[in-house]
Amino acid sequence: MVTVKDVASLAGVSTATVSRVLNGYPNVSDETAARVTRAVAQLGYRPNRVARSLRVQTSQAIGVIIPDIQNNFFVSIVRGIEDVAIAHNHILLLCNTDDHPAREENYVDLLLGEGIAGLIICASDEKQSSVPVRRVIEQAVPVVALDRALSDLEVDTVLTDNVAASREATEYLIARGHQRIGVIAGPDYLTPGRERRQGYEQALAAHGIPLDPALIRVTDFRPSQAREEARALLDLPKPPTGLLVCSGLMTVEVLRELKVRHLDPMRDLALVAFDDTVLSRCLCPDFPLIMQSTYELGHTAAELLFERMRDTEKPARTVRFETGLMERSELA
Amino acid sequence: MVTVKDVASLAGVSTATVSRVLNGYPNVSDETAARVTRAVAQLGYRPNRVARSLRVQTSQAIGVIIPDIQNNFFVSIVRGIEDVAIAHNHILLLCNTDDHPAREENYVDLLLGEGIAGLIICASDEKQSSVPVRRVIEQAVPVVALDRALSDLEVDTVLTDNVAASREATEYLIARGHQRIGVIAGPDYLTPGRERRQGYEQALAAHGIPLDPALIRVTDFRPSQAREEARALLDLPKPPTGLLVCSGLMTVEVLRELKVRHLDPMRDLALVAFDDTVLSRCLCPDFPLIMQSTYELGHTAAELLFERMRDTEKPARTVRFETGLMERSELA
DNA sequence: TTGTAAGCGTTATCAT
DNA sequence: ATGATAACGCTTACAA
Repeated sequence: MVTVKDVASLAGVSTATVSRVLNGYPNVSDETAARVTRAVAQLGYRPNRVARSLRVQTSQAIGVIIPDIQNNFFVSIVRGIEDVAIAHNHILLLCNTDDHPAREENYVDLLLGEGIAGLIICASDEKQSSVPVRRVIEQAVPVVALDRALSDLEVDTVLTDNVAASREATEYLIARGHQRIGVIAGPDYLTPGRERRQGYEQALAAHGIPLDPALIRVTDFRPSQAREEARALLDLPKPPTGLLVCSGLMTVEVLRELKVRHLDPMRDLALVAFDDTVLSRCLCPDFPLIMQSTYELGHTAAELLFERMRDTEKPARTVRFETGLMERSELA
Repeated sequence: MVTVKDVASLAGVSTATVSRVLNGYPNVSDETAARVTRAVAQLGYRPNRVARSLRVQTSQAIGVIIPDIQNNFFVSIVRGIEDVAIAHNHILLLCNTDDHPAREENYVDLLLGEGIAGLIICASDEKQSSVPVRRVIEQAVPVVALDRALSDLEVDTVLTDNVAASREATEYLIARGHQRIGVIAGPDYLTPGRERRQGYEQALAAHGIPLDPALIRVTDFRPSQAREEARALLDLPKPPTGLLVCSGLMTVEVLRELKVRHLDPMRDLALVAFDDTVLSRCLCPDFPLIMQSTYELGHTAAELLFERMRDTEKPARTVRFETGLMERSELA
């Protein structure tokens, strides 16, 4: 293995000078800099990032924690993060939690041990996740909460404007004459779960439609549960005429249940749903979908993170991304 | 930050003893071991993996290089790798190359700098990728080639049995009376590209069907190119009556082209294709697909890697995974 | 502008 | 069974 020492010898300078050249310090004469650069090339020197990390007490890796690597929503986010990271010569430590707080906590500790320069986390539980993340903050490692906020923590946060999205979707249904509108929402302990239900409720309230608890179904975002709630709603004595489904994976199950019952997602039950997934678009090409800017969510989160690394002081920011309602697909 | 030193002080022992306890060395008295364990818990000590990595000259991270993080095929592989890695207390450095050898080479150097314990790579080019990977091997870092072999390199390799899969698929068409069978294959510089074309050719030869160069279309696996080749095949004076498409993403484009021309992928042109992707299943639910064991590919690659870390000596192995032909879907 | 040397937190060698 | 100490490769005061 080639080290700074070898480069220093060949260039006839000290290791300190080599380091200065490598890290672009200004106070090096052009002539020595050139000699060092030549030696680096000649030896094929590659810096040992581990040694550097130990010395400066932070690595050039950023931790990324997501609940589901198989879910395209999060993968697209990761793609956005990666582009920013690589531009800063940083690398991604990717952690998949399956929404298990325990697995998440384990990963946080591993990442801390790796001396990550920063953490981007799509938390599995606003409150529970705060516990390990607080340890990260105590180590002065910058954190960005992504898609899901963290309770009682002063961190930069990147979210979708869930309330507005949900309100808009609900009003879309109201404008088409629906009064009995159901919602399959996510859990209260996750930002998108809670806020999307709020948006739904706000829309009804704004139009003087009373809330009917039987129409509000709270799940933990798991598809199987969505299926059950869809059944329950459809089996109601007076089933809803409109339905808002609050995540892409859940939407697929709802569409399946409708198919089994030979119900059309537009005529028999006016459906509006979050997220553009291939499968839901396939099952029904033309119902309105709430589009999130997934790549941009990741990209922005990463940019906030790198800004934060430069300046620890400024107050934490929250960025909200607007959504769009897309009525038709162009699948085929 | 809590260090071994702090633990040592509290337990009234030396750092050496703490390290011994932490790493499960046998020659420590039960009594001192207990004291150390208590001190660790009391202080909430977490080992600094960076310092450890520098000292032992290898980290507990494994590098994973894939061409396309948005492609479910590779994501499923990563999932398989992750489960094995976490079971060994290792973490994943995930690198997405977009099939650019330059980007890949850059990542390899970064990973080397991180002192990875091993590398699993789905190469962007059998020959070109060998160049940076050879540097990895020279550093005595174990490598597993996954889905795509590496030229002139003695490394453990995990592949799909592409030739058999392709032969089987082609024979499926022959058995149904087709004589003019087209193939949209991948590039020769990638194992699945080359081998799948070979399987196709073997099947034709075995049945005395002469090769028609006009029916053999070699792409670089990009969907847009697949679309063009599909058009060219369909526009032939005597178009094929059967078609083998050698990747999931390409299949989607072929199906789209068929749709535009109002051709049925089963009646008008007997289609067989690699990979079960949601979208292709949506566009046509019932044509035969060649199924690969993606999760198992990743899982096995990771297991080979960890075995290799334990034993550098034994000869490199190549594992081939069989495929299955699935004729119907259960999407809805 | 450049060099010397300390030290980051571990592990492992060599004593005891 | 345990302790003292060197070393891993780098960066950064501090000195010159």
